[in-house]
Amino acid sequence: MTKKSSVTSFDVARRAGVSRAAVSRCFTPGSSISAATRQKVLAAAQQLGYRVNPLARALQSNRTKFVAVLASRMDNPIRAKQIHELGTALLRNDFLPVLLVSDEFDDFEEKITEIMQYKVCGIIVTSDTPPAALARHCALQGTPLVAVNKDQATIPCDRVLCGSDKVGQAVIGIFQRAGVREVVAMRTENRSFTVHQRVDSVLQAAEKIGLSASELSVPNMSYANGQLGADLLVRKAPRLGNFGVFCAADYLALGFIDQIRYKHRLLIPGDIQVIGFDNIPESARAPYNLTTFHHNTLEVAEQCVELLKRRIKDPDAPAVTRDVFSRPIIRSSTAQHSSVASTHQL
Amino acid sequence: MTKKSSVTSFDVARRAGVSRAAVSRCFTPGSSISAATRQKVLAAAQQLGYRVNPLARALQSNRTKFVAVLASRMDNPIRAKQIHELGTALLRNDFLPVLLVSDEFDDFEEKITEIMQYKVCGIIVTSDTPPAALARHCALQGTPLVAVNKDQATIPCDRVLCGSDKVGQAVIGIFQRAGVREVVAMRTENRSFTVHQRVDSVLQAAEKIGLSASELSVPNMSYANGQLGADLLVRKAPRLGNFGVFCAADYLALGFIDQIRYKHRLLIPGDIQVIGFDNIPESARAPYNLTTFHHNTLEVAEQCVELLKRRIKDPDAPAVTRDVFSRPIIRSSTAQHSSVASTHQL
DNA sequence: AACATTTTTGTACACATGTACAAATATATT
DNA sequence: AATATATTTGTACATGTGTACAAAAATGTT
Repeated sequence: MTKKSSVTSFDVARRAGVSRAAVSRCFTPGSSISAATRQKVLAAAQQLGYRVNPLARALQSNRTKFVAVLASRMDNPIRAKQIHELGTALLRNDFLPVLLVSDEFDDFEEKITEIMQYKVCGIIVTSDTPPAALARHCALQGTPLVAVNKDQATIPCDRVLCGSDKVGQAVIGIFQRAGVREVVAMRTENRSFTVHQRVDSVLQAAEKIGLSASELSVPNMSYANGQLGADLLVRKAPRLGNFGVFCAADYLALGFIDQIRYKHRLLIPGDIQVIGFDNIPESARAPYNLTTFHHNTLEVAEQCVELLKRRIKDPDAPAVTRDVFSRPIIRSSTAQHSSVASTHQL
Repeated sequence: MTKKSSVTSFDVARRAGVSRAAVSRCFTPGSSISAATRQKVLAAAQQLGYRVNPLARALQSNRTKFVAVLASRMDNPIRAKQIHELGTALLRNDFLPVLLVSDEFDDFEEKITEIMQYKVCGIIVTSDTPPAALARHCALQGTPLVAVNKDQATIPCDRVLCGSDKVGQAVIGIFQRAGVREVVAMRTENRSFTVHQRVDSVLQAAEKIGLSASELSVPNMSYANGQLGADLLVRKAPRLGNFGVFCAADYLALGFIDQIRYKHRLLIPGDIQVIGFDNIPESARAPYNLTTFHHNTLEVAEQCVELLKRRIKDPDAPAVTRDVFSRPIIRSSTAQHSSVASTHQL
C-alpha cells in the first residue's frame, strides 16, 4: 500500500476520458458543464476516491474555508458556550473554525497576521481587548470581520450584540414590582463593552423614573470580584433597606450572593434583591435561583455566520449591527415580599 | 493602493539580486545558504514586507501548521479549560488549532476527512465518542494522532491520561481517615474512559482493604445527574451512617451535594462525606468546599503537544502513554468528625 | 600552484488546482 | 437545410512555493 494515495484531478480526467478542466469544473459550483460529462467525472472520482485538494484550490482561488475565531479566557461558562456555538455554527455552514486564544500572548497581533496569510474567509472577534489595528488589517486585506459585543467606535465593522441596551428598563421594572427603593449597579473596570452598556442602561432607566440609583465598581468580572463587590457595598451602606443590586454578569452575582450570605449573614432576597445577566447554568440552581437575562449564544453565533456570509457575497455592503434579544428570566432572587422564603434557608 | 499586495519570493529575489531559490532557502530552516546572501534576502524581504505564502508552501511540502482539535460539548468547565489550554499550548508551539466540535453532527467523520485534506500535521482527540475509524484514517494518511483520556483498546495511538487509575487509593485513604464505614462510587453510563477508570480504581482500593463498597449508576455526567444520584442513594439506603460518596466528576458532586442538602435535608460532611474529581472553580466556593483532585489541564495540554512534536519528528516511534498526576485537594466536604461545622450552615 | 573536497548558487521541474480564450459541439431560428 | 446563437470542451497559462540536479564558487590539502 502506498502511503501517499493522493489521486489528482488528472487521474480522474484520464479515467473518465475527459480533460482535466472538466474535472475541475465538475467540482466548482456554477461552472458550465453538461450533465453527461458530470456523470462520467463523478463516477470516475467515486471509483478512485478522489477529493479536491483544498490547498491547491486555495492557492488558485485565493480563499480558504477557514474562519479565525478570536477568543479570550474561557473560565466564564458563557464565553465557553459562545465559542462552542460559534464552532458548531461555522461547521454547520461549511466553514472551518481556527481558534485563536488571545491570552498570554504579547505578540498576538503576529498570530493574527499569520493566520491571515492563510487567506481565511473571515474573522470573528469575541475577545475583550481587540487591537485597533485589527480592523485596519482586515480592511487592507479585504478580510470580512465580525465583532461580538464590541463598540462601534473601536471597531467599525459588522457587529452582533446581545441587546444589552434594552436591559435597563426590564431591570428597573422587575425591581419596582419587587418593592426596591434603591438600586445599585455593579460595573467592572475592564474594557468590556457590554458590561458598561448594561450598567449605563440600568442607571438611565432608574433616573428616568426618579428611582435612587448608584454604581459600584470592581476590577474584573469574576466570582471573586462579586464577593469584593459585596464587601464594598456593605461597607458603603451598612444599613441596607430594600436594596436592589444589578450585577453586569451572573458570575459576579454568584460571588456577590455567596459573600452576602456566608460572610455578611444577610438574606437574599429578604434583605437584598439581586439580578444578573447571562443565565449561566449555576444561576438556576437551588442555592442561587438568580433572576437574570438569557444570553442567547446560539442566536448570536448564527447571526455572526449570517453576517459573514453576507459580507463574503457583497464585500462593499455597508456595515450593519444585529441585536439579539435577551429575555428576562424571573427567579426567586427577586421577590415581592421580604417574607418570601429564600431557598437557601435550611 | 492595490487591494492585493501579495509580494512574492520572485519580487524579493529581484530586489536582493539573487535567484528565487535563494529566497526560498532563506526561509526554510536547515537549508544551505551563506550568511551574506541571507542578509541580502532578509533586508529585501523586510523592505517589501514579504511573507512566505503558507498555502503554496503547504502545497509543495505537503504539510501545514494546522492541528485539528476534536472536542465535545463545553458545558463542563473542565472541558472548556482543557480546550483553552490546548489552544494556547498549540499556539505557543507555532501550531494553529482548528476546533472541530463533534456535537449534533451525524456526518462528523466527513468533517474529519475534510480537515485531513488540508494536510494537518496532527489531530488531538478530546471528545468522548471517537469513531474507531479515526485511528485507521490517521494511520493510512500518516497523520499523528494524540488521544486525551482514551482507552488504549479503542484507539491505539499516543495518549495522555490524568492519573485516574491512581485515584482509588487516595480516595479510600481520605475516607478512612475521616471515619467512613461504607463507600459508594457514582458512575456514569456513557463511554467516558476516565469515569470508569476512576470508579473501578476506587472500588478495587476499597476491596483491597476490606472496606464495604458499592457503585451507583446515573446516565450522564451533569449537575442534574448528580441530583439524581442523590435521590437514588437515599432511596436505596434510607439510613445513612458514615457514608462516603465518590463522584467521578465535580459536576456530579455539586448536584449531589445540593440535592442532599436542599431536598433530603442532610448534612455534608456531617451525614455524608463527598469527594469529587476535576477541581472546577465552583468546588472551592463556600457553599461546597469540595474535597477533590486537581485535574491538571495545562500539563495535559503540554504533554499532548510534546507527543505531537515527537511523533512528527519520528513517525515510526512506538506509541507511548503519558500519565499526568492529579493531586488530591482536601477540603471540608470530608472531615474527621461529624461535629466539624460545614461551611454551609448559617 | 595544482588538485580534491565542501559549500553555495541558479536552473528547471513539481505540487494540484482554477479559468480566459478559442475551438468545437449542440440547440434554436428562419 | 442553412445560418445564428448558446453551450460545452480542451488547451494553455497562472497561483507561489520547495528541491533535485548540476554548475559555480569557496575552502582545504598536498
